[in-house]
Amino acid sequence: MDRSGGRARHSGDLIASLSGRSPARNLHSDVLWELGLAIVSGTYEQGAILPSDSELLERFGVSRTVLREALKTLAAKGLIEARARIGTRVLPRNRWNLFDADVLAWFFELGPDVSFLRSLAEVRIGIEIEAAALAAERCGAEQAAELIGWVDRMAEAETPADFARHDLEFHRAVAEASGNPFMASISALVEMALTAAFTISSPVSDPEALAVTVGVHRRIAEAIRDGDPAEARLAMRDAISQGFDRAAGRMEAKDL
Amino acid sequence: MDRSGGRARHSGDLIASLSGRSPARNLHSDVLWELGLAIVSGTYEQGAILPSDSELLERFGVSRTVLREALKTLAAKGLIEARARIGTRVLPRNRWNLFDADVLAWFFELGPDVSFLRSLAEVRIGIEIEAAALAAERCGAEQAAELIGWVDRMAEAETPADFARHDLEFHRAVAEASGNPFMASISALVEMALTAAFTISSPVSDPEALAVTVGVHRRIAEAIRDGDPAEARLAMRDAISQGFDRAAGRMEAKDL
DNA sequence: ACAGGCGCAATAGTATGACAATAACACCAA
DNA sequence: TTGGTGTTATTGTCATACTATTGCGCCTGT
Repeated sequence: MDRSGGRARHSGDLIASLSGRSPARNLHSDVLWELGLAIVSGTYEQGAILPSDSELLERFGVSRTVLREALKTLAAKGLIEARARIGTRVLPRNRWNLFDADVLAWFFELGPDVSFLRSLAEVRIGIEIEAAALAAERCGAEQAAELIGWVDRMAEAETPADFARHDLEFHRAVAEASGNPFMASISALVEMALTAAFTISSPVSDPEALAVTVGVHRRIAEAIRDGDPAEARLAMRDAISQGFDRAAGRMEAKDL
Repeated sequence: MDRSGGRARHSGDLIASLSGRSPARNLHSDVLWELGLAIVSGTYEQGAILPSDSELLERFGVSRTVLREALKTLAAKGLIEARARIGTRVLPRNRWNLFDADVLAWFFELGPDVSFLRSLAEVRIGIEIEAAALAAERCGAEQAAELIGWVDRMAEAETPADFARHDLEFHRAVAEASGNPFMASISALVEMALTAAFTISSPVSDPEALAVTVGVHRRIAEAIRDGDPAEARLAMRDAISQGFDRAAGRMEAKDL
């Protein structure tokens, strides 16, 4: 029961540090991440039965309390379902809550492939285009000014991390300006996508790419300020697909 | 400690029954729903500290295990965060996972107002429009045929519940045909919206409204079959906003 | 009077072992 | 074959004790 060793922080910390969130590091969270990763990675496939309580207890060397709380957390995210006499079953993927920050993080731990990033970009396009259009119709002058402010800070960012942070704040502000609480709820998703883009290739290092990225974001902010939903939609679509293209291009280049 | 009385099933069962899901009814789930509702309804507002473990224990008359598992579940959905010496704090709304089936259900328990339904319709438009467009570009003949099949079944539905069920299956099939796992993940959200629409006013009772609803769904299916993303987008937007308009109109009429 | 460290105490986290409820499966009887 | 019935493995619940964390106040030293 060596509990002192092997407590290395999981590599999702890069993501956590970007968002400023510091997830409490306790036993429960260790077990949660290990099981969550195992499920998402397919070690236990959909419909399969997890090892029973007693077996997992032995494997992790924790108390039943800790194990069960970890399992409850996984159940809350839609990954598993426990039934008496049957065991704990891994639910089909379409029941998983992919908009959950942890679940997304586990996907990223496996090394996000291009198709996953594409899916991410597609949902973002769907939601954020609509958010931008709504913001253009509804938001006030002060919110519009805030948007411009974040774009300015993006332009002046000196490190890739700063750039990503301001980029994220911009998208969060757009979601908030839309006045729709659901839009704000996907910030975890945006965060992942931006973290991936920032990890793979940040435009900060390339002045030309930086100008393009800042430019398209400025288009969004100005369209919203001017109350032009159609232009806001177009610009937002460009911003997201451009970011995806850069990351995807870089990934494929690396593979060859 | 009267645990035998008052175990009436929560009214979210209507929703559960539509989806065929039968949530395990246990103590943990009772506590979860009561606390979840209290938080969503604002009994405990954002940033507030929940009563301490011992106080809640007394209130619910359950064991610490049950209470803590319920709290862990709420934490997993982003509603609360526990910190030693501080207590358990209700997180700000933008940290809540609004795409979670339970959280949505709690919102509905409070009697969904028009603005909530509007927000729901807006996200649906964002995501499902994109899903329809992707389906038009990617899906095969057999999937297209399945879509048509669901439309046919909608047209022949005899009860409002059947109609809603087939409607839901149609939207699920579109999401699946998009090939994007995130699209399928919002079925809980679609389910809520359709349940609301079906509860408030089903087109089944009105032959003319039925024809319109079926017609617009057929437009979606055919556009996807014909590989026409632009038309699929338009039709999907019509379908969702039309459903919202009918429900909203009915609600306002009832209020007067 | 003020700054800084240091310990108290309140709260959540963890451990353990026992018992209750559930339900798939095998068995038995009609 | 069928239908009910008991067995048993698995999760669900309980009670209690102990540990770890950390905000807050005290207390000391300057």
